[in-house]
Parts: sequence; C-alpha cells; structure tokens
Amino acid sequence: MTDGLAVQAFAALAQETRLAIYRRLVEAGPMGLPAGALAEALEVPAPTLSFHLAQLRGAGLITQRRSSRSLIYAVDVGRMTDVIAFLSDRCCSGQPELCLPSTRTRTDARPRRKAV
Amino acid sequence: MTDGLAVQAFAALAQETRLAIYRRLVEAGPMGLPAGALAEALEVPAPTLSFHLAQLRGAGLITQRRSSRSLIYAVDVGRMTDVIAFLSDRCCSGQPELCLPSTRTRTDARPRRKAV
DNA sequence: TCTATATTTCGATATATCTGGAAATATGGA
DNA sequence: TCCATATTTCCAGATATATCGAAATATAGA
Repeated sequence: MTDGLAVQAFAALAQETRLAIYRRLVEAGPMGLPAGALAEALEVPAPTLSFHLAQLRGAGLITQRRSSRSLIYAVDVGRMTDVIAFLSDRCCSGQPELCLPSTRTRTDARPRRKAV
Repeated sequence: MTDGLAVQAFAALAQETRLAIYRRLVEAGPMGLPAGALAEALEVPAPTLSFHLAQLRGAGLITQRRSSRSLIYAVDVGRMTDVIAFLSDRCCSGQPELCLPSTRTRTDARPRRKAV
C-alpha cells in the first residue's frame, strides 16, 4: 500500500456519513446491502449516498456488484487489513507491538490493575 | 475512542504533507523534532507547516513541548493505538483476526507462496 | 414497447480545507 | 532594553469536498 492509497483510504473514512455507511456494511457482512437499504437506514438522500459510496469505492474499501435492479455494496476486508498494516508498520515508532492492541503480547505488556 | 475522534484522526492523516510530517516524527521517536527541523526536512513554508501541525495536534496524534525558543513535536503512540483498535474492533466484520496482520494467526491464514 | 423501480450522473450552491506572505508573539542573549 | 531567532496567528485567495433537486441510465415485468 502506497502513501497515496493510504491517504485516499483515510480521506474516505474521515467523514461521519461515510464512516456510518462503512460500519453498516461491516454489520451486514460479506452479503452486503443494496444502496436503497443504506439510504433508508441512514436517512441520506440517494444522490448524497451515491456520492459517498463512490468515494469509499474509489478508496478500495468497498465493492459493488449488481443483482437485478439493485447495486449491492460490501466491505473489502482485505483493503482494511492493508490500512491497519500501514498504520502498524509505518506509524508506530518502529515498535508495532505498541500499537497493535490484540496480539498475544498485549497482556504481557499491559501494567497490572492498580489496587484500590 | 468515539466516532468523532476517529473521524478527526483520519482527516488528519488524509493529507500528503501531514502524513509525511507524522512519519518523520515517527522516525524521530520519543524525542521528537522542533518545527524548524521539520520545515527544512520537508521543504514546507513555516505557516503551512504550523497549520498542519495544529491539525495533527487537534487530532491528538502528536504532542507539543517547548524547549527554549523551539517548539518540539513528537508522536503520541497511544492515540495511534486507539485508532488501530477502532479500525480492528469496529471495521473488520466482527472478525478482527482477519484485519490484524501481525497476530500469531497470520502465517496460518496466509496462503503459501506460489511456486515459480 | 411502455411503465415502474433502483440508482447514478449532472449541475449549482454551500462549506471546508490548503497555501503562504505579512505581522504578531515568545524566548534568550548582548 | 534592544535585537535576533523560532514559531505562530492573521488574512485573503485558491482549491477541494459535500449536499441534493432534476434529469439520465439500467433493469425487469406487463
């Protein structure tokens, strides 16, 4: 993943409505959701939704497929993996274990709970 | 980390110059770098740099401290951890192990290299 | 082919972000 | 106190992004 692609992915996620769209698609899982269902669920006018879907798609974060009259959108988990890897590799002071919260080293690294 | 904070962090990283600034600070490590050194290294005019530093700081991604006449900036690794956790927890179809590239399950999940 | 549905593209407007020169502020030394 | 250095804030113009009504496109059924 190049810097340019990373910037595009961050830009796509840097907007409340788009983040909501993305998360709704995460909930929906691999089957995805048609544009209409998203528009209704998030109460966004169709042209506005279409604009944001195009942004997310341009960033490679979601995929589009047609099923009869509906266009169905779903998350591309692989791209999100790339984004997380980019942040971990390049943005954690060369110590990715400091930034990756769910590795097996986490409990070792974390200080014990303070006695109250 | 709320959605709002996440959006702010993504917006901060969604710009070439700012991403370059952030990465330079990652290289510099916990000691950080004075604004002047960043301006020279990245060939950015002082007011422009100052603007971008303010954005990164507003997003909580970097810290500022004064040392004599210089203002020294350094990454806040904790905030980056939060951002990565946000993506992993909320944006990976409820299967964070799919998106966290550096867990011990990675080699198990990845297909073997193709023979050439 | 005609009509209805699902969604996008067009286009105009509003809002936000980016840029960098000039001026202001903070610090330290002579 | 005066001057030099480091950096920010102010400001105005340029560029990019967001919004959504109206019109266009794609699909399917009668």
